[in-house]
Amino acid sequence: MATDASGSAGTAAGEASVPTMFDVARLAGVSHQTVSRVLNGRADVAEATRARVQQAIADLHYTPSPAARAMASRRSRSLGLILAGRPDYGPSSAALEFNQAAYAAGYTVSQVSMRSLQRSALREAVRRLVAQRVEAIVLISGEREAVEVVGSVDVRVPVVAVASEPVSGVRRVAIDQAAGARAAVEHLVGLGHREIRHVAGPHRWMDATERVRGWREAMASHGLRVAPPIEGEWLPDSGYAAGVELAADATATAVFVGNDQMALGLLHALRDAGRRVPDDLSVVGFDDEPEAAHFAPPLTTLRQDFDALGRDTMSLVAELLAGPGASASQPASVDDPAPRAPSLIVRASTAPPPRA
Amino acid sequence: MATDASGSAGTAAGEASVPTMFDVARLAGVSHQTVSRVLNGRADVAEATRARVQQAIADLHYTPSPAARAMASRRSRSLGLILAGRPDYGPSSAALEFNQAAYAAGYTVSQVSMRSLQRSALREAVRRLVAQRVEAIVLISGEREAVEVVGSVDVRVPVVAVASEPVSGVRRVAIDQAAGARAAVEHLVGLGHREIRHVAGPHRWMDATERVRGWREAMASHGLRVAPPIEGEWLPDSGYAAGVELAADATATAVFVGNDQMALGLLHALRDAGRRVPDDLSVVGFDDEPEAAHFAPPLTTLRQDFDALGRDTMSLVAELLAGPGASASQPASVDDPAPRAPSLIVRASTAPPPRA
DNA sequence: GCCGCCTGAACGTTGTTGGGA
DNA sequence: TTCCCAACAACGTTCAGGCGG
Repeated sequence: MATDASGSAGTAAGEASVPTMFDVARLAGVSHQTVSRVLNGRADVAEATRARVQQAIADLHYTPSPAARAMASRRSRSLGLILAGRPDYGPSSAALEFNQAAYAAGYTVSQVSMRSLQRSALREAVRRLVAQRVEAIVLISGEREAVEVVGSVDVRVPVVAVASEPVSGVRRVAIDQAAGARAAVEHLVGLGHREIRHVAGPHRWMDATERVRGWREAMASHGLRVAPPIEGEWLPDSGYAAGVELAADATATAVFVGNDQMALGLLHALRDAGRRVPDDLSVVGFDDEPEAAHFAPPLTTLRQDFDALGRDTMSLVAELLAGPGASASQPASVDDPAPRAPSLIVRASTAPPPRA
Repeated sequence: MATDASGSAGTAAGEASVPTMFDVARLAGVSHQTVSRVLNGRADVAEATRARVQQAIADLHYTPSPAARAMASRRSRSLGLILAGRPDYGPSSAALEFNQAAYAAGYTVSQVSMRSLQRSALREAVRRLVAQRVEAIVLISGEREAVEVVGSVDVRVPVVAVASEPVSGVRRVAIDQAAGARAAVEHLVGLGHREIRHVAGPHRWMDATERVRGWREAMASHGLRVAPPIEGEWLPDSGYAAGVELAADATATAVFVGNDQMALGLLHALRDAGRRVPDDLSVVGFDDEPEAAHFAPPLTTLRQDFDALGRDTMSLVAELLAGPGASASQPASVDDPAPRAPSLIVRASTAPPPRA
C-alpha cells in the first residue's frame, strides 16, 4: 500500500528536515499527487482520503514549499511595495492597511523602503522586485518624480501608485486633494474671510500641487484675490518660517496650510509674534494627524482616510490581477477607483475675521 | 558547440517568457552549469568565458529565478518582519531603517502589519512567515504580550524583537528606557524640582514599565517622594486627561510624561486650566517626534534614535544568520547589542520651580 | 596533474494524462 | 460509466562527479 519507489525524503541523521509531500503521502498511504489535490482543494478526492491526508499534514506539521509551488505554478503569490519618503503618518497608515489587506488576500508583500528619492535607487528597487517575480508593484510616495520613475521602468506586471495626478504607465488610487482644498476655502469664506493665504507643500509633490489648484479654483469662484502661495517642505520648521512671513502681513485674515505639521509650526510662529489664533488669524490644516486635536489652539483641518486608501490600493491590485489573468476574453477594463474626498474637521483654529 | 538536448525553453508562440539559464548558456555557447558558476562568482571559470556569459545575461535581461534558487539551495534569502501596533513615529522609523538595511544586505523582507495585538492573529502571522521559509523573524511591537507570543511559537529560525525587557525565545535589540527616565529626573532635579510626577504609558508596554522603573530609581536616589504614576494610553487624549488631573494637584511642580503625544495633550489641558508651562509646571516628554520642537511651549524631551535601532536589528539578524550557519565550530555565541541611551533635548517646557 | 567545463541528478511542487475500482 | 488515484514530465536552479586539454 505504501508507495515504494517514491518515498525518498528519508529523514537523514542530523537535522529534522522539513517534511515534503512525499512524507505526507507515505503517511496517508496515497500518492504525492493526491496530497497536492487536497492542498489545492480540487474536487475529485474522496472524502475519506481527504481526511486522511489532512490528518497526515497536521501530524507532520507539513507546509508546502512556496518556492517549489512558485516554480511549478509560475505564480509567486507575492506583491512588491515600495515606500519612498519620510515615515509620516499618512504613508505609514496607508502602507499598514495595504499590507493587512494583501495578507488577508493571501499575498506575501515584500517591502522596500527608502527615506529619500533617488532615481537610480528607485529604478534599482523596481528591478529587484521584478527579479523577485512579484505579481504587481505598488508605490507609496507623494513625489511626482518617484511615480514617474517607477512608471517608466519596463516591467511586465501591473504598477499601482498612490498619486493624485495621472502618470503614464501607472494605475492610480488617490484622495481628492483639490476637493479638500476647496472645502477649506469654503469653510473660511463662510466665516467671512476674503484674504485667505495658502502655505503649500513642495510643488514636486502631487498633493501639494493639487491643493494649490483647489485653493485657487475656490478663491476664483468667489472672486477673491489670490496671493502667491508660500512654499514649505511639509515640516514644522518650514511652517514656522511661513508663519513669520505671515505675521508681518497685516491684510491676511486666514491661512490654509498644506499639512498639519506645517500648521503646527505656523501656530508657533504666530504665537511668538503675538498674533492670536483664531482672533487675529484663522488657520486650517490638512491630514488630521492624531496630534492636531491638541494643538494650541486645536486645529481645524481636513481628514484624509489613509486606511481606506490602503485598502483601495489592494482592491485595485486584486482586480488587475484577476482581470487579464482569466484569458483574453476580459479586456482588462478595470477602472481606477474614484478618489475619496477628505472631510472637514472644524475645531478652534478658525473663526470669523476680526472686524476691520 | 551549442548544447543540443538541453535547450528546451523554446520561446513558444504567445508570451515572451522569462529567459532561463539554458537560454543564457545557449547564447554564450556554454553549459547551464557554467552560467551558474558565473552567477555565483565561483573561481574556476576562465575570464573570457565569464565575459561571454555576462554579455549573454545582459543581452537577454536574464535574472535568476528566486524560486528555483531557493529550492535548489534551500535558502530563501528572505526575512519576515511583523509590525504590530499603531503606525507611530518610532516603530515606523525603525521599520523603515530595518528594511533599508535588509535590502542593502541582499535580503528580501516580507512584511506583515497589524494594527492591534491579537494573540491568535499574531501566532498565525508567525506561522505564515515560517511557512514562507523566511530565514529569521523580526518583531517590532512595544507590547510585552506580543513579544511573548511570538517568542513562544516554535519556529526553527532566529527571532529578534525590539524589546526593553528580556523575553524567552527571543533575541533583543533595545533602547535604554530606564536611562532616559533617569535623565529626565536628573534634569528636573537639577533645576530644583522635588515633586516630580510621572504620566506613564500602559503597563503592558515594556517601554512604559522601564520608564517607570527609571523614574522611581532616580527619585529614590535623591530621596524624593514617589507619587503613584498616572497611566495613559500613549495618545494625546489620555495626556489631556492626565493633565486635568495634574492641574488640580497643587503640590506638583514637574511632570515626566511617557511620550510626546501625551505630553501634547497634557500641555493642552494645563493651558485650558490656566496653568502656565514652565512657570507653574515643568514638562518633559519622550521620543522627540518631529512635532515636539513646536509644541506650546517647545517640549523638553528624550530623543530615541529609532534609525539606529532599526539598523542594530538588522545587524543582529545578520550575525545570527552568519554564526550558526558556518558549522558547529562557531558556538553561535552572538550577544545582543548593548541598548543605546536616549539623549536629553532641552527646550522651553522646563524651568526652575516657582518659588513657594 | 590541474584547470576549465560539462553531464547527471536532486530540490518539492503542479499539470497531464491514462488506468483501476 | 463515473470517480478516484498513480505515474511521468516539467519548472529553473545548485551540487557532485567526471573528463577532456
